[in-house]
Amino acid sequence: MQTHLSIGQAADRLGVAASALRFYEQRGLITSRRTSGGQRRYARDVLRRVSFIRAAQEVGVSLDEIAERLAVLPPERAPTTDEWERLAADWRPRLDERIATLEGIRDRLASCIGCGCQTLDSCAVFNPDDRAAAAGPGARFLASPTSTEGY
Amino acid sequence: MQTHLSIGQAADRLGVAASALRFYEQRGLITSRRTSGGQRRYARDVLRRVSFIRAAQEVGVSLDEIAERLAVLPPERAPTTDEWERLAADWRPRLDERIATLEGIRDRLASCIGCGCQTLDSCAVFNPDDRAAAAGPGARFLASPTSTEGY
DNA sequence: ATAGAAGTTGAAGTGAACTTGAGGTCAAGA
DNA sequence: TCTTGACCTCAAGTTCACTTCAACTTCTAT
Repeated sequence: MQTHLSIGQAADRLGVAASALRFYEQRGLITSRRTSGGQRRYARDVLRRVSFIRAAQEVGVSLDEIAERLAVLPPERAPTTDEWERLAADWRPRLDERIATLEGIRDRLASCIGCGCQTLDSCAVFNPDDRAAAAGPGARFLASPTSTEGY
Repeated sequence: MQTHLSIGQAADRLGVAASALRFYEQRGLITSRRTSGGQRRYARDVLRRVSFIRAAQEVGVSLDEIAERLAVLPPERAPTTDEWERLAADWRPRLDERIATLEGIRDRLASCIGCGCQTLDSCAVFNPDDRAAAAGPGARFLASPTSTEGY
């Protein structure tokens, strides 16, 4: 059984394009050895790294940030479980936050549909917490005390 | 109290840039009336539309798709609650799916940290369902039966 | 009446994450 | 050995969602 993977093999296994792997390498997210002829050969380690990268991306972490964190991993030795754990833990709050935001939208959506929302100005669906909070002191969208039936 | 909002007022309330509102209008996501001098004046309706747009974006819907769905709303009359509900319902599955994906990542992360993951090739954290499923018949990443301690 | 803040347009620029293309090289099986 | 599919590099192109710019014009408060 082979210890190393060609770019095509790695791409197939990971379900990503070979060009993406080259791009990740260029960005310093992954590394490879080369054959005498110059072709890339990946240690199996790369499968984990790329999977980790994609998971982090799902959570909303940018490649720059991922690269920054992955940089703390030992360059030559394959990372230990501990090291992976630490990395994963780093984005846990982000992940939780993201889930909370989406659940917020879902819940508000449900409650809105349930309640009929005669006065949608006060409907939370249309006033996501984050945006209202970021907008400064006082809720922006909710600020209007006017009746808005029909809107 | 004013019935219409200038672009700056709308932008302030929504917490988005005025340029974004112009962009949305150009893309057909929102509409405006004009003053005799050519300045935009928004019906309060726009607040709801933009909030809806941002919520949909959070769920991962592209502006093109949002525009497509918003196009079913009556052009001149402000949408009814029913109409908003239908729109919201459309993306409910997407929202649920997105939440499920992130919860999957979170759970697998937790279980991985808990279990120690000696053989990370079989660790679900690094084998998100969607990707493995999309990759064709049989799990890709999990396919390897080899021992990979240290990776 | 006037100053200055806010608004207008169309075109070009930005950044993120890749993909595509051209022109050429490598590697593995028959 | 030969063929052919996989791989190489580097630069340029793509999509998405906006933002920025320049050169005005309009609105509003005093």
